[in-house]
Amino acid sequence: MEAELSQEAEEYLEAIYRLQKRDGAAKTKELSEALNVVPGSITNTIEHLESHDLVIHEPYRGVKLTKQGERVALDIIRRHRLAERLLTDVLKAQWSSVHEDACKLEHALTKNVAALLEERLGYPKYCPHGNPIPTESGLIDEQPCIPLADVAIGESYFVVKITDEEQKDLELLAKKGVFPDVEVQVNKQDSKKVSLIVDGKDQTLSSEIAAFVMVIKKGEQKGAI
Amino acid sequence: MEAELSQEAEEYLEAIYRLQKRDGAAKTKELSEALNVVPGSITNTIEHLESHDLVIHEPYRGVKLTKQGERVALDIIRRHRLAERLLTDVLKAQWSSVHEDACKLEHALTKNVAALLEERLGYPKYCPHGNPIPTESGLIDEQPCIPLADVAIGESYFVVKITDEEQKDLELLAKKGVFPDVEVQVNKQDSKKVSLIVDGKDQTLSSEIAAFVMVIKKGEQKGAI
DNA sequence: AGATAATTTACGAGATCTCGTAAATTATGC
DNA sequence: GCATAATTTACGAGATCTCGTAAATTATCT
Repeated sequence: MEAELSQEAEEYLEAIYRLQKRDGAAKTKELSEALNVVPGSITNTIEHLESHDLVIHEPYRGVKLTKQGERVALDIIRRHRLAERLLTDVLKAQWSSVHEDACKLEHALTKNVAALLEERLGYPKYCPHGNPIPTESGLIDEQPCIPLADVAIGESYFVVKITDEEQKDLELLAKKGVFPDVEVQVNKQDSKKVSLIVDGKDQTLSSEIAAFVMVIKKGEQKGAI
Repeated sequence: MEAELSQEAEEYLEAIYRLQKRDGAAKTKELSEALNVVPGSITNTIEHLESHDLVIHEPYRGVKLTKQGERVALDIIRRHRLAERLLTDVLKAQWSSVHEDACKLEHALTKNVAALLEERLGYPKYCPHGNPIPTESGLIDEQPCIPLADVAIGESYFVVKITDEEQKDLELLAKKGVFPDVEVQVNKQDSKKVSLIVDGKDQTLSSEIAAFVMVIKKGEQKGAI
């Protein structure tokens, strides 16, 4: 029933989903940067996706997923995040290093295997980076959260998720103890860096990286993982 | 270092390995049947593999893997069989149904993930069908065994492996209790079928299927799984 | 040696994709 | 409006592969 998308096409849909959620629509330049492809090629491939009714392209305004495209994107994201949990929970890989391997695995998980995996993992709600895992029927439960850079000084927050995929960044965060469900407090911040307390220890993050750390105020979070 | 083989090419190498082990070399017609491709196309693709130094093709005599080709083939087989054990041991899938899914997964397992998987599975020696799992360095420990069709009447044997991949055949065998490490005794046989005792029950197998069931005489087997 | 089966050869084609370049067009901000 | 940035358009090309057909060749068996 599903039209056998190429891996590249799947990557496009994943990227579009992410950008659309952030900005309302995926712009050509952003996609170009996310996928490392020149803008002209993006437009070309977008056309191809459009011919399959996966996206709607409004020239100069960006790309949005169709209902069907969102369905496919969520399915890929689901497989990606389940693969990540397989890697961390079962294979005991570091959460900061699983993204790449999951990218390969996601294209090899059939619907059936994904379902078995989900069951075996105990129906996890989140990936190791804190992103929600869509259900088989395409539901996704996004947590409300704000970037660490926009936080009130002195208040306590819980880390919800890390919206970054660079392994070196994630390893840095892992080393400093910053990952989902950890409690943090920001002491002070300027345009360059953020000082915070994590697990009783003082830590510093660059503003760039702090922008990837999404948190929610203590007391407002939903049920844990 | 490895030259990024296509999935098709990997399937060819797998099939060649299997046939070469059975017959000393893989003939075009056998490959044609195993891969469901007309003989002319086989020869073409073989040429391609030969240009990559993965096989040596002696016209009219068959194809053999080069040292390098064998290395690659064993690596694919390793990933395939580890994937099968992931499916059965961790995801609790039926051993008779995992071949197809493993075919997809094998191409997505990086060396690193395969190693983690192997460790997590407890360094299994065999796949669920009883085939040995090559080590990371390319060693494989083939068990001596004979087809159930060639067995002495009345003697006790242990099933070593099932050299068939058709799900419907495997399901039949599973239903009759015939799988690796099971003890069997043949009552009588003719050119059409084999009568045997499995786990105290009388069973019958067609000669065709019995040819896929490899056994070893009781008392001669190596350590179990 | 002759018949049959297996194999190779040679050719083409279709499937796609995926990407880049460079020029033309449109949006945006001052 | 104008300058700049973003985007589209149009074209091509390269990467491969992978496969099938049909005729020619070779092996095999009696």
